[in-house]
Amino acid sequence: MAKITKTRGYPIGQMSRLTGVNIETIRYYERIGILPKPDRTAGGNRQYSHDQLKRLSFVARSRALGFSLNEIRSLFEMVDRDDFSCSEVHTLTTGHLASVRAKIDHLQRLETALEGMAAKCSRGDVPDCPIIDTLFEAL
Amino acid sequence: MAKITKTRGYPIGQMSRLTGVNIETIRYYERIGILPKPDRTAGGNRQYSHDQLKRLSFVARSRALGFSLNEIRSLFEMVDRDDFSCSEVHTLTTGHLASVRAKIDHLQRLETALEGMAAKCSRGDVPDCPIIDTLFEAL
DNA sequence: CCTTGTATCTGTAGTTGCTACAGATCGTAT
DNA sequence: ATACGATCTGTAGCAACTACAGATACAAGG
Repeated sequence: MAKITKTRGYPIGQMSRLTGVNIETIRYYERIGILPKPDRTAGGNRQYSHDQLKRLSFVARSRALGFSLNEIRSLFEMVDRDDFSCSEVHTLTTGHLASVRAKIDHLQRLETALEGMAAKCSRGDVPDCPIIDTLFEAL
Repeated sequence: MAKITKTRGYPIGQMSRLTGVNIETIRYYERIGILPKPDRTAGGNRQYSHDQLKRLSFVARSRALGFSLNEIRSLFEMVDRDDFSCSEVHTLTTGHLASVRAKIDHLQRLETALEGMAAKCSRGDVPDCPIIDTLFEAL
């Protein structure tokens, strides 16, 4: 008879290696409810299932795309409802896209302003700096 | 004889109004040493000089350009040394500019990825979403 | 069985740049 | 004298982690 291979699941270090998520961060995600509490060994070590691995990698991917943890929470809520509609997801995604574009726009303005300041600068050794002057400009 | 107009200086609320910096934030800047401790009235209220007003507005401008508080600290150190060289300031500024550009670059990659995901989405009412699929992609 | 060494555990505090109270006092106009 | 707004201190919260310290757990070798 074949031995029952009671799969022991992944310890946290392996989860970390597989997803690239820091161990402390994985525990953090559990603490704030982004990840469900995993099983424990007799001694108290976490044992993750393959499903939980998929969840963590979902979180990692989403974070890499700039989704906030709250947005990820919403995505999970939709998925877990399991009658979620694609258009809800689309809405959340385009909302996030809009905020990314707003950030780009803001940073590009900063870029222009900084370029202007740096260009005015003679880079000399003298304590008369157009950059500082600009920053100190009268109210 | 003309009355000695002992200039009372600006109370914190006026500093806030003049610079657009929140009162709590002004006190925070003082606490972390970005702004010097102002004089106090007999009763203990802060009284700011015009010089301090200029400093606060310098901070506000710099923050608006995305400089971190530590960068601003460095700028003040240079200015206060009062033999600072313009090229030091230039270096700090272009360093900051580089980090702004890096952020823009990063966000543009996110933008592209998000656009791609959103475009694949049929926006239907069905629970079969290419966005979710992408996020759940196998390791 | 015992030791060694790595992995993991919990709990707490630090990071950045603010913001938001609560409860007390100040300052000024009437 | 009193009312009202402005200010005071001190603490705790936000996002999203990261970094310890000090205590166990677990797996492999002798």
